[in-house]
Amino acid sequence: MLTDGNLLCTRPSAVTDAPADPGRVRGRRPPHGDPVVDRAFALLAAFDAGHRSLSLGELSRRSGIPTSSTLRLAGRLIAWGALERGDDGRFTIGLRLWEVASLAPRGQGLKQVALPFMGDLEEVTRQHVLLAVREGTEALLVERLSAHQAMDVLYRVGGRLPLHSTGVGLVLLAFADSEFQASVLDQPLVHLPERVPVSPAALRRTLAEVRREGVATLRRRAPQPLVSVAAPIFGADDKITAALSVVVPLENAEPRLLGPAVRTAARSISRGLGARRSIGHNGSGASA
Amino acid sequence: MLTDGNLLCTRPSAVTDAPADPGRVRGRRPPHGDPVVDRAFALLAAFDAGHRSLSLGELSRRSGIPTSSTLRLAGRLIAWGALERGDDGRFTIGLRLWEVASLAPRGQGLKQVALPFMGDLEEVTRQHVLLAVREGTEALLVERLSAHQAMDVLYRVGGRLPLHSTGVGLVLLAFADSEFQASVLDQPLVHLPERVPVSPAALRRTLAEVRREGVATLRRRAPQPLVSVAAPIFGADDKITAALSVVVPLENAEPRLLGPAVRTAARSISRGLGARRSIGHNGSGASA
DNA sequence: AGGCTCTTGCCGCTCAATGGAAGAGAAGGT
DNA sequence: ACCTTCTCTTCCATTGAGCGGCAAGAGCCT
Repeated sequence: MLTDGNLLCTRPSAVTDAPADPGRVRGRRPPHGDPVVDRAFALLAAFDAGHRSLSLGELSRRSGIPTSSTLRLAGRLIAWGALERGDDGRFTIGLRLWEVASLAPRGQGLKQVALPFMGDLEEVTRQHVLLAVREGTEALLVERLSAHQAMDVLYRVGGRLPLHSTGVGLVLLAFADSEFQASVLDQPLVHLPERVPVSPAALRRTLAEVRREGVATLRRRAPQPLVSVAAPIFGADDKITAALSVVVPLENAEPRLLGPAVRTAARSISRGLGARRSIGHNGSGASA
Repeated sequence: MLTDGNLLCTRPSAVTDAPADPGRVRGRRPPHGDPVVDRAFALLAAFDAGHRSLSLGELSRRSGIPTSSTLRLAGRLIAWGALERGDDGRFTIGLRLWEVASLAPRGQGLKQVALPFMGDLEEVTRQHVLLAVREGTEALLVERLSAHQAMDVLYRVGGRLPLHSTGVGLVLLAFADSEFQASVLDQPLVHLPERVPVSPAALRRTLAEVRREGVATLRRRAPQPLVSVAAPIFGADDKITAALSVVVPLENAEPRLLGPAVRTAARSISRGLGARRSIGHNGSGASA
């Protein structure tokens, strides 16, 4: 995709039979890849956690859009406020975009309800408290509270986590509709730090247990030994909306005690979102 | 702007001399207001705090784009993830947009550095802690921590605050470059709840004091009696980047004690952002 | 059943968007 | 001082992507 443009573009040599062409080929509109709007958003998608500011060239290369078009589009985005440009000419994501994006019900809206209860959990556990939702086949970290004396930071707000090897991920997967579960289980999965393959049968058993207990407890040795205890949050439609989790170092962990705390907080948040049924153990959808 | 489209559009009667036109006028492309990209973002801008979910009709009306075009554009935004559509057909801001927007240096990036120090302030004061940046002629609330026992919530994360009648606003204004200050002071300003006009001279004196002390202390009686104590945060370029504030109820407030706490926290955040000079009293820019 | 609003698909007409070329500017090497 | 290389910006002839009125379908309240 990205290189198609170059391949299709007219090379200076031998495109037409005419050996010297005084009438320019300028203005020939090559078949472009995407409609305008998609291109505009391709510019936004060129940014990621490792590239929060990009020069024009970088932006053009990473989005696969010719420089001149990139400049023109970026100009529009800047005029609106979706992008900002520093004195050094580098582009960053604009605050205006952050402003409208903060209206996302599954982002800021969810966070607004959850934050006080997350604060409670943080005060009690003095470690990390995570709030994540499912986005595609991954979990997306919506908020993270971390006490000072907490262990090293693991994930970034706005970052993605695998579904099958994190506490929040397991919860989101366990209570998802069975159709989606099947599609995830069909694909080969590995635990990332060590690249250990995941047995679908074992994962299926784990998910059943998560549904039965209403909590997911996940232990990990690498990179740091830790325990994650996670519980589901249900929305007004009584379907799973998010997952709440506490992450503590393995040594001084008492998962038996953390479970009820996390489940209670998750229940309170569910109630705050308008959930009525299935706040207890029995997950909606996904039987057995 | 919004109605121009209608006015310019061909009315069924008497557009051409031909009295009855069997060949349809369909497909006539009227002169539209805005380029595609701007329209796409106009759709996003149609959402606000009071309208987090919109039907197609509402979206069309609020953005001033004809229904069919709205549907087509919204379809693209949904395909990318900038919008989401519920089972009821209503549109909301999409999580994918929230994800990229969380890369905004002045949003999530700033918050990431500030949050731990804000947590400290919250634990000490047990009230509201605000973090805001300047966006245009207003302040934008980037983060808010509120203890449980805190007074009623005032502002919404992602919401806007006036510069001249809030603690964070005064700080952002006081340390802004003098050119911008002048442009704000030139316009008539009022304190909003009571609509009391603001005297430019008094405001100028206040700003000078804020610069001298390195803190803004603002008392308000309505809607609730409260005190806001705010301090500036400087970035790597040693210019003002954000403002930090504690908001406490007026009765049990001790502003003299809060000042140093807020200033210390703000300084720590400045250092975390890479500021070297002007962490102390003397603001950059804006002399006298 | 009739009227109303909201949503969706259709389609021929244009003009907004296009990307290469060339100019401007900065940085670095010989 | 001169050339090379790189990035950024402006310009413009071409054309297909985007345009919106229309009408049919789907609910929903009289």
